[in-house]
Amino acid sequence: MAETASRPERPESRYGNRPTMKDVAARAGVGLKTVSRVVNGEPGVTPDTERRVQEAIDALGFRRNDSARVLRKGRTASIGLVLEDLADPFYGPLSRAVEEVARAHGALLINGSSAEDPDREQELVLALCARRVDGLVVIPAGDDHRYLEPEIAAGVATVFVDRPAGKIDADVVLSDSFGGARDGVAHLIAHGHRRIGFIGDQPRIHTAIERLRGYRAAMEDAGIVVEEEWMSLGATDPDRVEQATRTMLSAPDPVTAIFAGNNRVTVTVVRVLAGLPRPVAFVGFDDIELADLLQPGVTVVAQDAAQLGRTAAERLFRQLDGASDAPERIELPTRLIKRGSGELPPAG
Amino acid sequence: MAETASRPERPESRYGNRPTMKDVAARAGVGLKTVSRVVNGEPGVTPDTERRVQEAIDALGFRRNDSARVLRKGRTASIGLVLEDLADPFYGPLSRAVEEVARAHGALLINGSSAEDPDREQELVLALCARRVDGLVVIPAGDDHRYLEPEIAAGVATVFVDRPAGKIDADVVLSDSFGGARDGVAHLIAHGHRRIGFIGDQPRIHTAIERLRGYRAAMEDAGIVVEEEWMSLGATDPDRVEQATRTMLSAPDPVTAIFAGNNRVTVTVVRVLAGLPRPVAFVGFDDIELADLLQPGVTVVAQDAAQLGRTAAERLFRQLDGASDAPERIELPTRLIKRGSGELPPAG
DNA sequence: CTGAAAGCGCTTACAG
DNA sequence: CTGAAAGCGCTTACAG
Repeated sequence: MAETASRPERPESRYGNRPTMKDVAARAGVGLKTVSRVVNGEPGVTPDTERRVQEAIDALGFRRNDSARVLRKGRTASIGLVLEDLADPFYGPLSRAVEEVARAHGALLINGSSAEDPDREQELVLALCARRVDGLVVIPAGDDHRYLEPEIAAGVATVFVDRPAGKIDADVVLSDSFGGARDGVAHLIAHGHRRIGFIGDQPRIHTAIERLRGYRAAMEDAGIVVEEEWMSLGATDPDRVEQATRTMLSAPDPVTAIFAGNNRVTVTVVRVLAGLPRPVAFVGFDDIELADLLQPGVTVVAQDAAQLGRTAAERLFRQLDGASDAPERIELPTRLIKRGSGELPPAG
Repeated sequence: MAETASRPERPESRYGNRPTMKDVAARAGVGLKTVSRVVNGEPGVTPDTERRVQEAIDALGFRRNDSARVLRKGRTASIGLVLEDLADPFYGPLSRAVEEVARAHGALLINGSSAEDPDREQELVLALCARRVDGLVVIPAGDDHRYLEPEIAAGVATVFVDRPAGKIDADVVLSDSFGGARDGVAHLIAHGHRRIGFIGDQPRIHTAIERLRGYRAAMEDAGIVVEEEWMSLGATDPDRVEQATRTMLSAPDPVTAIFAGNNRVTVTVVRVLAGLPRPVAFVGFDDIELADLLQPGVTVVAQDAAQLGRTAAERLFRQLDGASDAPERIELPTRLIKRGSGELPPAG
């Protein structure tokens, strides 16, 4: 055409070249607001106008920029989920449950791992707040969440799951770690064991402490004095757990049963026990896949990870819907599943 | 004070009441741009000015609104990951690998499940595009991705994983499903089996077809004519898979070995076989936890889910860094892990 | 039924 | 070293 290069108002040449509502309006020969109406399905547009706008949208490949929309509207229709490790099977059903509730409320899920590092948890949580997520579901790694106070005050809905918040008052959804562990250990005692080992996660983790407390309670209820060598708390890497298991079993007066504090520990202990000549009774906290097919089947204290996630997410959206209940602590029951390993008698 | 209610300019009373840079600027008695400089750590601010601004930031609990920032900058520093099911253990390590690469590039991960529904995949992908994610890692549910063409043209980096894109040219990272299945089935043949069953996922899923093709190739290489009743493709729910397994094993001329097309199928078949009096040889595609502890150990064709995710994410960020390589198809090798079940001879 | 103006909270480009 | 103006792409509130 006769157009010269000095026409910067040509929208097609903008950098990034995504068409905007302005481009659509220009092409359809209507105002910006009319495009907005069509895009959002608002009433009050002539069928003929609507058709013209729709044609322009299709021709340009326009898609509304929700980033801009969000800036105006205030809410982002997204929530953040901070957990320990996306690859840990325990968090799979939990994540999915949170996602399903979010989806039902039209929200997207931004997901991240803290790797059990409090600094990384904080970094991630604050990055999510900067993105202005509407709410947060947090499996905390740290034990001090005062850094969240200004965010919560500003309206970010927050629910903690699996472990309580530290030094702030907030909703929290937990499994009954204490009761579950106590029941599991009592089960071993009922089958004749008195020297029972406990192998758990690092003592700065709330669930690890609670489960150890349950272990101690069951032992005390049975009048058994617990020896220091029967308890091992630390990282859940296979090397440390294997070492702990072997140490307990090779002591002069070895334990005859072991209680494992979580799914990671369970997998390693079961693996070590499978290599031993004599059977050692075992109960693990958290169910694991195929536990029923091992010889013997693995007796576990199961928690409902999906229910944990669902409960937390529903609570979150209730906050977002304006409910102003006081922060609550919800504790879900655990379930003892007998499969054989926990019903073994003490070795001769 | 003497102030009347008719003073709408009081920033403290704004709805939503999050402080903005404007509020910080007012409190610190500086210009907006100076606040921006301090917040972003840009040079050219007097230590004294910086201190005043910082005090205002702390006093107000200001946190930069990245939503607004993003609108101006063009990039959102976030990527989307669309997979089939957040709860499937196969996707755990894959998700984490993608997250780690994203994190290394300063990006957040928005995560969602398609539930193997093409419409839901599209809905989710387009929602992510509307949020203007910088890139997408997609495990496709559908087989027609032309809906993504305008987005890709507009600059959304895209990599498909585990299954190829449909009807568009795009980067894809796969495991060698064909070769892996062929090797696994050949392994069974090498141990004397001729009547071998194949139980796989729905035939509209690319990996299901490829693995079936591998099965057929191995059988053909051995000169075995495959019978229709030896093959079952469909949903991976336990009921269907159990039914298929029992049917194959109770035929007049039953199969003596079974090859399973993925991890979900494997878990169910292994469970059924464990309940049978006679041993049936078995090889599964995808490794599963505790496979080594079952009796017999479960022989599998393992793929490296983490490597799949890592490779895809790295490729994505290379696209975002401006590399303009032609779309590529990257195929990762699988690995046969012998644990016992695949080395069983045919039953008498 | 339709659209021009202002503004969401930042950054960019520029001027002092 | 510092800041006023314009603009990112939408929606809101309003006027015709």
